[in-house]
Amino acid sequence: MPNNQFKRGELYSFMTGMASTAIARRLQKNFKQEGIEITIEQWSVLYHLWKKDGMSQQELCNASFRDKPSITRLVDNLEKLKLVKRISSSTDRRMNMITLTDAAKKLQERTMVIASNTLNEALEGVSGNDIERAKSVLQQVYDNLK
Amino acid sequence: MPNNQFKRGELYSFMTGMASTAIARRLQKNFKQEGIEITIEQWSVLYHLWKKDGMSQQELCNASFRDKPSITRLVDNLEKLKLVKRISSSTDRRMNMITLTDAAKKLQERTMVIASNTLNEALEGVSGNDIERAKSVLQQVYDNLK
DNA sequence: TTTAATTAGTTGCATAACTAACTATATGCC
DNA sequence: GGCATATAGTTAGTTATGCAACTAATTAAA
Repeated sequence: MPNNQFKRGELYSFMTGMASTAIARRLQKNFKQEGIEITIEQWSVLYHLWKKDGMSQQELCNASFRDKPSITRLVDNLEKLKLVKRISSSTDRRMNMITLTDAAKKLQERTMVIASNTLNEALEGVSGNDIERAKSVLQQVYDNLK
Repeated sequence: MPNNQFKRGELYSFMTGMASTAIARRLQKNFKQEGIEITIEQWSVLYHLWKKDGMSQQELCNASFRDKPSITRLVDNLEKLKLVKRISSSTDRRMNMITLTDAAKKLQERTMVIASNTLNEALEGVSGNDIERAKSVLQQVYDNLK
């Protein structure tokens, strides 16, 4: 039944997009409510830097699944906000090490709490088992296409 | 274990975004390879019109989970491409009925085949049962946040 | 060693998103 | 009828994405 097969997949792709859009919008809204004036895209870059400060832009591309121009401009804007600094590498002058400022470090705790609460809102009523299975499906989709 | 709870959710939100981005990119790439020069966002609007021609812009907002300005510009661009026309309603002059042109109707068959193939690529190796369960999780997330 | 190929990052252009403010039409209420 | 309110759609400004073309620095090869 190829037609029915498609209908399942079709709905799946729309649902994936709508769920991720819904999560993003809610997270942005919750940031704003707490007086945090950064975009979720900027936050996602900071998120990777909190895990490993001083990543190169290329490393940020890989970690955040974005292309180089996107990272260039996100880093531009984060620099304007005085949340990161570009420090050019001494061993390879093509590379920038992106480093967090103190202001950015102070954001970590507050924003992680907001993100945690937002995800609890999103996953309300979903069992841990179902979350795990959904995650592995999403991972498989990503692996199939990346 | 609230920390562990968060880690699951955290990964989940990233995976949702990455999977939906990956699907979108692949679909766009496959369109281009077949010589179809529309964006996936434009395609998604056409998709709803193929199901019900003559929707108002507000109806398109609801169906495609976008806000009004987004639909205004998508319809602008689709009109430039001569794929839709705005026809103002005779009963309510605030409303536009968005109607498909013949060129748009011709795109339906080809693009649906490409979309179907793309989703088969995306869901390769995922069982029908897992797709259903993942879909219901995504639906729940959407319902929780919309 | 000097030329070719690769890698890191930037810039330009088009499209799309969100927010807020706006116009125009329609509806409800007194 | 006339005023307040709600609804449909548009416009403006900022941010972000994708793609292609570009510069500068590094590495590999002839």
